[in-house]
Amino acid sequence: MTALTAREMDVMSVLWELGSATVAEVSARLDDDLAYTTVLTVLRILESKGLVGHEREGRAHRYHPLLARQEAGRSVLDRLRDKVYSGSTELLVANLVSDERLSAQTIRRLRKLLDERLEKEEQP
Amino acid sequence: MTALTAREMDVMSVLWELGSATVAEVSARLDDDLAYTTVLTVLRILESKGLVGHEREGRAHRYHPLLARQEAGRSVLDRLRDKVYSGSTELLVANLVSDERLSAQTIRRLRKLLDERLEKEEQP
DNA sequence: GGACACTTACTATTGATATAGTAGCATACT
DNA sequence: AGTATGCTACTATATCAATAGTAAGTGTCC
Repeated sequence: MTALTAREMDVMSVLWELGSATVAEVSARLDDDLAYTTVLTVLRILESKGLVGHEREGRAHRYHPLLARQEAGRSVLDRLRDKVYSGSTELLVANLVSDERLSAQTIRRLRKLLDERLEKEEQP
Repeated sequence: MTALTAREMDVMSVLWELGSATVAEVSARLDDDLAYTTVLTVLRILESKGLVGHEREGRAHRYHPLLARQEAGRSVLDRLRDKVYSGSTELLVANLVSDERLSAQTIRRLRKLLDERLEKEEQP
């Protein structure tokens, strides 16, 4: 089970974005202005959970994600589908694309995504 | 901001499913076997957050959701898109439909959903 | 109408989350 | 080589989440 807390997700987000980062780099990218040591603490907690690793770099540590975006995302999506949308992927997607701000172009790209997925289904 | 904790989401899930429910009814539907008073406590917390309401029914209280599934879902989806998928709805959906268990039929229904959304876009 | 069972109200506890300070060490620069 | 600065290690604390017990109230049924 890969339940990230809100703050842990913020930090993982930076690591996914940058590939890897030091405490200072994560700190700089976060929306909120947290104390240096606070960010360090979060990274250590993530490490204790096995979700990030680190290696030495000069006098600092460079952290990198061990949990992939896909895994983290899927666990949230699965739970969301089951608890909020009664297990229905359709309800979930319907809600997702009801967003006014989605452009026609984006919708078309999403449709293409589904078409590709269908092809894969038909020719295994 | 509508951040539900894991347990709160379990409880809301039951209320969305049933429309409204007493403590006993929620309790019976939950996967985990929680103490009656524990469920009551969660409902009270949800009420203090303004996410559920209640009215008297006999000697019990009947709780009903004030927060819609859609709102709850959207806040999670928005955050997920931004933090996990770099703001990309496409990445999110790609991950969603990479699920092997999705049937071709479901995919087709999803595509239809997008088509309908496109039509709405073109004829406002 | 009285007993019973179910319900609420209030309180408590444990553990996790979020945040950060201080001390001390190590590296890079002069 | 000395020193300043940035980094880690350890510790601390307040708040919230999750769970549940006890006591007291109130319908309901016989």
